[in-house]
Amino acid sequence: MDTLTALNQFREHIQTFVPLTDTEWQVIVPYLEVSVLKKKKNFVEPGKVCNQIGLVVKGSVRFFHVKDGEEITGYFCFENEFISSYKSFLTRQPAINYIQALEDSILVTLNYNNTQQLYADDLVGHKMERIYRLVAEHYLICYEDRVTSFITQSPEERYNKLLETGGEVLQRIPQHYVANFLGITPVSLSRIRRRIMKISA
Amino acid sequence: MDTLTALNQFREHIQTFVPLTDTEWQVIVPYLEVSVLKKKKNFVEPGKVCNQIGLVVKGSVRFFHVKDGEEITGYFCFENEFISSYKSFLTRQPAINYIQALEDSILVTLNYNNTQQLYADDLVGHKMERIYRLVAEHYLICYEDRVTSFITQSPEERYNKLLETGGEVLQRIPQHYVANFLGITPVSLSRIRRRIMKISA
DNA sequence: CCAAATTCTTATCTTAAGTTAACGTTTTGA
DNA sequence: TCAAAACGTTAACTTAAGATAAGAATTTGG
Repeated sequence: MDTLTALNQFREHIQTFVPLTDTEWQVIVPYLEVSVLKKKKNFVEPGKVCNQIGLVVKGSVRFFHVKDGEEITGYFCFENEFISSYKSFLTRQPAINYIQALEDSILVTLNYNNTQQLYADDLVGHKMERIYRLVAEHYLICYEDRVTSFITQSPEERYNKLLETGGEVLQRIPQHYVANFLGITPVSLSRIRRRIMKISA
Repeated sequence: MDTLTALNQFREHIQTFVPLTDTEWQVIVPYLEVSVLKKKKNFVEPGKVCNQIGLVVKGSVRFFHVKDGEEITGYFCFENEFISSYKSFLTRQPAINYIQALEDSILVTLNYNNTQQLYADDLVGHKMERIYRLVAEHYLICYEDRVTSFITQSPEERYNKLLETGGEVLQRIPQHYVANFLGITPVSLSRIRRRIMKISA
């Protein structure tokens, strides 16, 4: 995928929720960067400030923590999803997590300074605020659902829900990542899967 | 507390993260409403679309779900915090939760239509987008932390962290609400408390 | 002011998840 | 291509949490 295709895909994605004129797009483009993130390479690392918000235009990434030497997966992102260690990006504090490519991936990124400049721009500032308001609101809803599932559902219920709705995650992601995404161990997920198989068999 | 005091407190709070000129404030004020929410009264109910974002200027509220006849508490909000069932507010779908006053409370609210009108206003639209972008980002960070705690910490670790940082919640809130905020049962929290007492004794 | 409801703790029992380890299979990369 | 690493399942054991119930202390509302 070339740079132009990546940028166009970024524009297309933005336009699914905020229309952009060609004039506005021409203002925004110079602030964007296209970058390749090879499998296993980090977009964010603990101890470093996350300086970008990226849109995955190709590939997939995994967000995870390391605790007691163990990797604990928070979530995954696929094509047309924004990634960032938001807390770090927004507060300018060092991140406490990794964001790492699961496959060779292509990202369109906007760094912190450029973001602030675009917010301050007379022509596109209002629209950029809107875009990133909507992005934040979108992920706010995702997290709201996630927290709800943790307090109202058992691990088995969470897995069943994922079976219904999260097809992509389950097909593209190793099971032990899915397990700690669900808040459980791989062993435990394996047991849940067996239980479900027996019921449906 | 009278209406004027409530509105001024709203303005003061907004100005902690976005400055407002008097002119801008005069544009915004007519869209705001001040409302009293008596203890145990609902700000949001399942099945109804949440039509407001509110700022708690006095009192406190509790966000909870009802599952199998049981109330499961998601979180609490105190003075100078925004409340809404964001998913419902943003998507215009019926809410699936309650938001209920824990004490007699006063809220400054902005309803959905007024929010959209303010976003579209030439004078304050840009700033309103910014304000609600920052609000969404703030709560996004809160939820990010919350999810992180669920996947990386045990209930006991979560409670210890709450002891360190969440003084207000622990002083003003019945323990069984805190328990399901932590994702555990009241009985389980009681056991954790005993364990901690023994260690520190 | 007092009865009813709520809250918290404790105990018992049950159930589910964590831990560790072993084993076969698949994937990876040198 | 082939050895090493990663992955998923299973088993045995340990640990912690859920469910239920009872009882004491506190709070609430009429």
